[in-house]
Amino acid sequence: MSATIKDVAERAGVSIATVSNVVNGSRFVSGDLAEKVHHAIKELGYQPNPLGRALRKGRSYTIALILPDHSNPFFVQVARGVDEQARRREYGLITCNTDEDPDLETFYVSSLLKRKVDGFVVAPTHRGAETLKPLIEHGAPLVVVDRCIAGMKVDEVFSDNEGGAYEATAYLVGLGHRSIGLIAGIPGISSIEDRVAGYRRALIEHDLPVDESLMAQGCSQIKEGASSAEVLLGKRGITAIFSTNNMMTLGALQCFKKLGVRCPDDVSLIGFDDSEWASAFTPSLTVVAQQAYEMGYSAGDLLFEAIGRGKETHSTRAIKLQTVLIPRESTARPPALRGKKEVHRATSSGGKNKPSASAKSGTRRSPR
Amino acid sequence: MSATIKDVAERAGVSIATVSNVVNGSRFVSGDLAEKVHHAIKELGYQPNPLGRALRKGRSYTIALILPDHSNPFFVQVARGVDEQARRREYGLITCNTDEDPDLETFYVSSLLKRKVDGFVVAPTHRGAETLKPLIEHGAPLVVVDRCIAGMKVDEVFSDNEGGAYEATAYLVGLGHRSIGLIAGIPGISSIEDRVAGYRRALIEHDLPVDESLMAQGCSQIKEGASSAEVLLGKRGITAIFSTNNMMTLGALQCFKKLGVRCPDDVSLIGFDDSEWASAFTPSLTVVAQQAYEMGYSAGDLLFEAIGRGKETHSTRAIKLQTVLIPRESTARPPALRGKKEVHRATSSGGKNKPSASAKSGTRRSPR
DNA sequence: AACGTTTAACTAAACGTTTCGCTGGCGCCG
DNA sequence: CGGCGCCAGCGAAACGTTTAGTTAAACGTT
Repeated sequence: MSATIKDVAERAGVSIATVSNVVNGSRFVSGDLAEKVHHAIKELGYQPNPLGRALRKGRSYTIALILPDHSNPFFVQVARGVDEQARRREYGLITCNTDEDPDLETFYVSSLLKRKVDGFVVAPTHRGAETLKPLIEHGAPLVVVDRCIAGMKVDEVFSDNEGGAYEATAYLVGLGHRSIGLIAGIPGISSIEDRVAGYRRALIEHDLPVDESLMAQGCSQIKEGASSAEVLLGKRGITAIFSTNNMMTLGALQCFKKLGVRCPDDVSLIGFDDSEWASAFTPSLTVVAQQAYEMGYSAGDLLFEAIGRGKETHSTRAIKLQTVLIPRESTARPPALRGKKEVHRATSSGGKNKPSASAKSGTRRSPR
Repeated sequence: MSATIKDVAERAGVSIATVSNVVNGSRFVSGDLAEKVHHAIKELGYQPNPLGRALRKGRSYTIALILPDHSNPFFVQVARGVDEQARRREYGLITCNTDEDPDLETFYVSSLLKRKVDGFVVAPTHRGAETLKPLIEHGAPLVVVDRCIAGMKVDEVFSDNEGGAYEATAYLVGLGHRSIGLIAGIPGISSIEDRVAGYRRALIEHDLPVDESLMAQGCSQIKEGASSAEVLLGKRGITAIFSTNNMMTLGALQCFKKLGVRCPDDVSLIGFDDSEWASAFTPSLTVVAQQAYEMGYSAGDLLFEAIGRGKETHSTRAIKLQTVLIPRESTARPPALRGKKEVHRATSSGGKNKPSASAKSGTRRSPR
């Protein structure tokens, strides 16, 4: 098969140890011998066998990425960010899709732990705190993305969900909407809950009633989005819907279509997460965009930092990324006010963001 | 850290070899000792270290999946199929995204080869034949999906692209369209070229002229789809467009939107590949659906079969999957014929499919 | 009773690295 | 000139497995 370090050593007339030292620069080797070794390496096309190295060093030079939904373009972008980081460092990346199933998450965690993966980036399911416990106990480097888990000290990267949701809701209010429905994703996930909180705060700060019956909840999938939308459209007076999740927004659209509801003529719709298709829809979608690629990229940064640090404990870090509202066609003034002048231009810039303990805003951009 | 086979051996009062034999069932061990060993394993929570095993056995129990575009829902489904197969067999899966970049493909191939991955499933870029050569020379198990590479004997799984495209085109003809534009993806990729061929054959068999100027080509991305569509809409008389790729269909829609072209009122649009959002669009999209999940699943079957077979050479196999036309709202009779009776109901079932050397049709279904 | 055969377990050599500790040669200083 | 320290390079022991080869006991056959 392919050449081993032993072959190189023989060819160059030196010991195995010397070859290793040349390859890794772990000890000084005289220019003379180093030259010979390099030559032999080139001649034989030697590539160090990562398996041997892994066994000896006790690390696999592989990291794992566990995401809840590969169909969601948001997570695809996150994955790209992590991927870039892994590739830069010549690390392997194992990407897993839990489909929001905590049991599958548990399975992956244990399976990857067995494989001696060097670190984890995870967007946990709603039982994240339980499923990730083995990881934390084992002391494996871990960065949580998109969703924070309660009561656990780990590195995390997430969006300013509360602020983004506030901005979205305030925007609708500014257009003149007074009865705004909410489609919420899986309960028990911090990102969703923060978005609901932002929605609430916006209503309250604009002196609008918070009507629980206007808040529909379901798991973050297309079907559930559709049924949630259907429920909301049953409420009379409703003129706008804020959907807290990519997939559910899609479901809402399907529902609109089925029921013959025109958007934005009858009802305005605003979504969370941008994606390439959001602008191709008719109407094109107004959304709160997250910095998805950046989220993965930052998570990679944090993870490799932790890996480099080894076993030493350290203070955990949290990175909060700003969201940005992208107005498109799916939002308009409510039917009753159509044609009249706008009441007031609200939405300065997402309202007062809640201060966060250890927040650092990311600034890097997606490369494309 | 975690317990090793040695610890288990000591605990059970047997030799290392015996433990190994119990774990792998490689040799007979008396019920007495086997019992003790199992007990010790449970007590210590022993998990065989895959690194050690990999080194010794010369395999990593990991396979690689190289795809050209993670943003494309089609490939996401393919990935799910492969993933399922890997998980069933407790294999690790490394998924790579080349973004249609042959250089990146080359990088991944060499990097994964170094890592001693046990097998590859690849949807090659347009230079696939070159980029995959190292793989083939190395004798690594390989299954090509979606796109066949010329002049190389490898296992492959692909759709009946020619037949599907024929069916799509014939469907448009049946609606009364006489001037049908084509948006083709990257040249040099078999799936795209077969689709173009199917389009051509449909025109010819229906006695319509094949007008090269109605065929726009670009790489399979949203932007290129938009510009291709723009070019085609410039041709006069055009009443329908057949887009050979998921992403480009999206681009065409964006273009329609920009130019104020109504679909299907002004122009009908039919796409290749179905996806969850295709039915949420306004208008919902008529498409030729592929069995994407099945494609990945079958590829996994073939791959593991090859891995199990080891080094022995074998005759290669090709699996061809049927496509299915899903009529939705984006296709209608051309403006001139609107309201009149339909000419004739075409599209029996995709026309005469070209016979393929060693074809076997897949029948398994996606589990969801 | 001696011999061959089967059986069940063990010993030890790999697999390809990294790395600790050692050697032998050299120059420096006293 | 002898002792010391430094340096470049080497030998060998890990890392955790699998597995071929070996041993020793038990059994059946003449």
